[in-house]
Amino acid sequence: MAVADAGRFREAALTLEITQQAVSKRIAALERDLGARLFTRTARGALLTVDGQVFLPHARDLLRAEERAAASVRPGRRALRVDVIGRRLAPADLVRDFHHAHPDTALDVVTLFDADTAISAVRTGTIDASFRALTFPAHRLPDGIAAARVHDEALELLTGPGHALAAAHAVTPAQLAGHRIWMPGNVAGTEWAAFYDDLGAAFGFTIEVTGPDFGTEPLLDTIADSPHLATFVGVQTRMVWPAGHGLRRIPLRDPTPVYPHSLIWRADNPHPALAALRAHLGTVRRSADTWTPKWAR
Amino acid sequence: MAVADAGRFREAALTLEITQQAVSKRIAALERDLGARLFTRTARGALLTVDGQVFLPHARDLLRAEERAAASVRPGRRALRVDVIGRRLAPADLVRDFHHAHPDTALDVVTLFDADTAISAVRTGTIDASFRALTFPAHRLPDGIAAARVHDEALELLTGPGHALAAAHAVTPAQLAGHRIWMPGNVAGTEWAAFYDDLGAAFGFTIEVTGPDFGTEPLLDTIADSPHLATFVGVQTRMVWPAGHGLRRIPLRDPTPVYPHSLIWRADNPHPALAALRAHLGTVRRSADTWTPKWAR
DNA sequence: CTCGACCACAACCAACGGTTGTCACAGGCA
DNA sequence: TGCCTGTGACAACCGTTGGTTGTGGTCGAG
Repeated sequence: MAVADAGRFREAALTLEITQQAVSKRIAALERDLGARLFTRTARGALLTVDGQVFLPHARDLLRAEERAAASVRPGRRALRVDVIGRRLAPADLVRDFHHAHPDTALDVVTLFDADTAISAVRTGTIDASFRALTFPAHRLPDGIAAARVHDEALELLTGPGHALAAAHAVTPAQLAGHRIWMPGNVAGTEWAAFYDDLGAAFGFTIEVTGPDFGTEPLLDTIADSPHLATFVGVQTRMVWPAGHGLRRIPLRDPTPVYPHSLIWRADNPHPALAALRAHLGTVRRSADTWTPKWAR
Repeated sequence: MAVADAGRFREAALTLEITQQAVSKRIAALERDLGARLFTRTARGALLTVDGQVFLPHARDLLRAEERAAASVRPGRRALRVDVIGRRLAPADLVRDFHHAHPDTALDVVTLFDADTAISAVRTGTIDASFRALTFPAHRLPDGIAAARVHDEALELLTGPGHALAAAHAVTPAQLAGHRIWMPGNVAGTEWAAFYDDLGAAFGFTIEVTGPDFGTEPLLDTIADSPHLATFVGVQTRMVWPAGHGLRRIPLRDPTPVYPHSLIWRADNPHPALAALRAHLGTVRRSADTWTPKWAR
């Protein structure tokens, strides 16, 4: 880049604060690695070849990417850090929507272990905001931490083609009494576990959260083959389910269980993108005929 | 990336085919350079910290950018290489439009010296297509080279506020007789020079192409201050002119001089993006009351 | 033809990034 | 409790890399 901008090896060496010979060696090594000549050397400087002209913008991209990467962990950074629970749940879509609406706003997305670590990360400023379900009233949040209910995610039943309820157009939670619902993954001790405990207790079915999370594919395989097991998924427009499993998505009604997502942030965080995110999300409009855990009412 | 994927330094070392100690040193050096801890080391592996989670996608971006950069000059590449004459002329906009319509099609844009080198570059396969004005009939192109007239770029007069024609709403080329038109830049010997030679000769004004090109800013400064000099610019919707110069853009009428841009490509080039580009461009519909050089009629 | 500015080549050397060998520490298990 | 295993870190070592200085070849202008 320096040689292309300066037009001369020697002048580039000045700006890089190394010797002309070192520049020569760098360019030679780069050309050797790429297998392409980047400059035509003349007695009055260096001119980009066609390959050089093609390569130059990519080289600039590379340095820009490096700069962004370093800035992402530098204190005093500007990108908004958001904690999103689960990549296949509604908050991931909310963040994508926000990114689509504000493409110039830099976002860094992370996923923390549970709500407690998320809240303390917000408190210390490690992250700027967190999508979580609050399992206690908002006034019991630490001082200076604010929260707003931003999305109620309706749940659907996901079954295999041989499941007893596979043919149903809709199912009520009461109909699930006695059924086995399988939620794999390490949710023990998190707010998800609290949600499922309440849900199962309210309607008399058992939710099994045992077993490690081997990823989404084995889960789907197991569900597809089993006449007894089913699982819950969020009503998502974006998620593309792998075809070929014969899976059924069955709406839940009377009432529809919804998972209450809140956004949590530090009240004194001045980040402009945080204000934009809150404005973009608004607050949830609660719909009738839904069920939420008692701690969310 | 290897450590994050594997979850263990030792396993990452295997995939990288170096020793665990070398991985340790690399991560330590990276953390030192960034000034941030990326992993929390436990007795059963390494877990990403929040900073690590934030940094990881940027690291992946970086390696992707490197891959793209290297691929851009590798023979057997897939990106379409297009030669565009001048970044402030219509072909640049045509390419931008195409990129907007086909955002997934990788494009590399270069600017060659003149039409002859562009044609020979197309012939040898160094580039895939070139936007140029043909100063000779298309049937005199080398064998296997095809061309299509894709855009006629109407010219406007650009003057300073003190210029004799600054107040005019429109100007005919004949009215420019005796005026001085300044086109800086190294256009001597190129198809632009041929165009301007014909244009000046047809209507009796002189076009000065002397002087090196110091960039667009000094050009605009000079034009803005001079009551005698003017220049031509293409009718561009995209170009944002720096404010504060008081510059006037005056349409040319009766007839409007237009610069005839052609796309030149190798007939046997199978690149799918080339077909898409040709389909996107279509062919020019010539409008009445325009002037083109005699070699373009 | 000569001169000056350009870049390349050679020799040298510090420092970087790998290696081997070893250690401290944590968790599982008898 | 104590051993064993697997984790990452540290130390010593060393070849390669990437810089330096010194010099040479080439091209275009005067």
